[in-house]
Amino acid sequence: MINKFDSVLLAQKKFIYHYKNMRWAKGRHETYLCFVVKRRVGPNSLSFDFGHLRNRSGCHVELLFLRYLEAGALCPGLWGYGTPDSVGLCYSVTWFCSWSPCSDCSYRLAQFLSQTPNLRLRIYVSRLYFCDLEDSSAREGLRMLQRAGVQITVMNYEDYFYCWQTFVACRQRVFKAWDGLHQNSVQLARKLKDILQPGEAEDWRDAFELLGL
DNA sequence: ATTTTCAAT
Repeated sequence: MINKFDSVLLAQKKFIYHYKNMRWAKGRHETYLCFVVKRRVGPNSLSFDFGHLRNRSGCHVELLFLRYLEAGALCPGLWGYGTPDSVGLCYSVTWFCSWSPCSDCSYRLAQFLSQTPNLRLRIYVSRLYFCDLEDSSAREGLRMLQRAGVQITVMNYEDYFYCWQTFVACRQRVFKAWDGLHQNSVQLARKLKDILQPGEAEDWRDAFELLGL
């Protein structure tokens, strides 16, 4: 279960470098995905697996995660075949990604999830990937994911703190926020809200138009 | 004001 990942825990410097939520995140030509898998059988919900992944050789990290799922590695019995025990088996996956998914990954994730109603996915993101233009396909992809039942959230201080405790070789060192963490998170959360509630933004545009602004 | 982005050299 462990060998397929780089290592179980992420180095402190790596975590900070890749998850820093500054607006100009120069040179981050890698994306990290920290995940927790929980498994529910009947009334019992238990943490089942956790770890982190990094994109590899032209494959976005989300698709790598999907590959593991399809291989039955992370959520065994997800499709109900296999043992009789797997009937009524539910998984919930929470992941924390340094970038939000691109449009293609969003599309493929949504497609995958439509075939696995017993899998719940929650996505936390540190930065928004190619979401500056209002009509960007990445934005549309995020809305598609939302329609597919995925909860998408911008990471805040508590989320970074949790990740530090859970996925990083922190050696009991307490997570120390970088400059602007909170401010950037608030700003990105506002932006994501605009992306996921396009109706409201349009209403504003209409209002401005009516006022001749 | 402008800067970047799951690289490509």
